[in-house]
Amino acid sequence: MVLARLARVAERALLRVELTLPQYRMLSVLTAGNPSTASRVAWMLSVKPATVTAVMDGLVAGGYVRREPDPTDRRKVTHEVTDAGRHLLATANDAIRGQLAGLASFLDEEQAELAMAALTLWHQALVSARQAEWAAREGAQRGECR
Amino acid sequence: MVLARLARVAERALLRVELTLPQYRMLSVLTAGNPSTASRVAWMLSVKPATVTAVMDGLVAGGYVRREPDPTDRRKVTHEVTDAGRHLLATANDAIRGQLAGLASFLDEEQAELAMAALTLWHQALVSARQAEWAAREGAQRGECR
DNA sequence: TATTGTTATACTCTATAACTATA
DNA sequence: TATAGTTATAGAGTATAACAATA
Repeated sequence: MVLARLARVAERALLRVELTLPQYRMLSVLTAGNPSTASRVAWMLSVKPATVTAVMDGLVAGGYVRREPDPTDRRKVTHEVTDAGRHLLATANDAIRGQLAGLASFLDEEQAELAMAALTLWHQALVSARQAEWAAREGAQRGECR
Repeated sequence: MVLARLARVAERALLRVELTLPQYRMLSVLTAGNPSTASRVAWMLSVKPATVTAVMDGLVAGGYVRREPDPTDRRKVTHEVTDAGRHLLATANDAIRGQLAGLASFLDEEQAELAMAALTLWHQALVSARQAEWAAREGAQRGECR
């Protein structure tokens, strides 16, 4: 499984910026759709709401995310990335790109570029699709993971 | 992080065959280099020997891997995939491929093929490189992860 | 009643450190 | 002494179930 292998490489790169891979993913999702409820984050990551609480605790403690009650619906909680969080994410992205580029050197140059481009495209397609689904099901039942 | 996203999709596909992602990876590494010592598995997966013991316990208990002392050096333990293990791995591979193909449908057909091909190539390049390194350092110090 | 999110609990993966057995 | 592997322990992510607060 290349995917797991490469994800593990990314995870190791993140160690240097004191972020776990799940924390990084949560920060990314938040940054791409700021602010977010816990439900949206859970849906975007295919994770249960309880997991969001657990992982987000670390980001909040580190000062990377601000957690505040939603004034319009007081059951909800909005999560917002702080400046420190945005800065950390940028650093993390650089670290990951660097490591991945190093591994891509096992391919010839043309193949490496194709692979990186394909992954980027795929990423964008998946995120858009997931966001569209979320938007389409406003008010759907909670915690559903597909 | 597309990689983590796709790896998670694979993980969910594996649930149906009662395998965790780390177990699946271990089974793959074993099948590709059968039999293996614990050290080799640890090296191939960038994981510590203690982790190999822990994860392998499950595979042995399930009857997917046979664990036997090495007669030539009784400190070593050889791990060998059983027929059941090989069969399970084949099923798991099918499940993963199916899920991934479903996700690739968010790309246009040409892009999807490029992406899958790029991943396959990358996989082969990484595995070969890793195996070559392992062969090159017979007798190197244990548990080293790079 | 239904939904949002948290807390409590348990399981897996992972690392580190200490240990046993073998070389 | 050094190496192979296990056991013990701890920390993080994850899910399920039970719960509180709000709608």
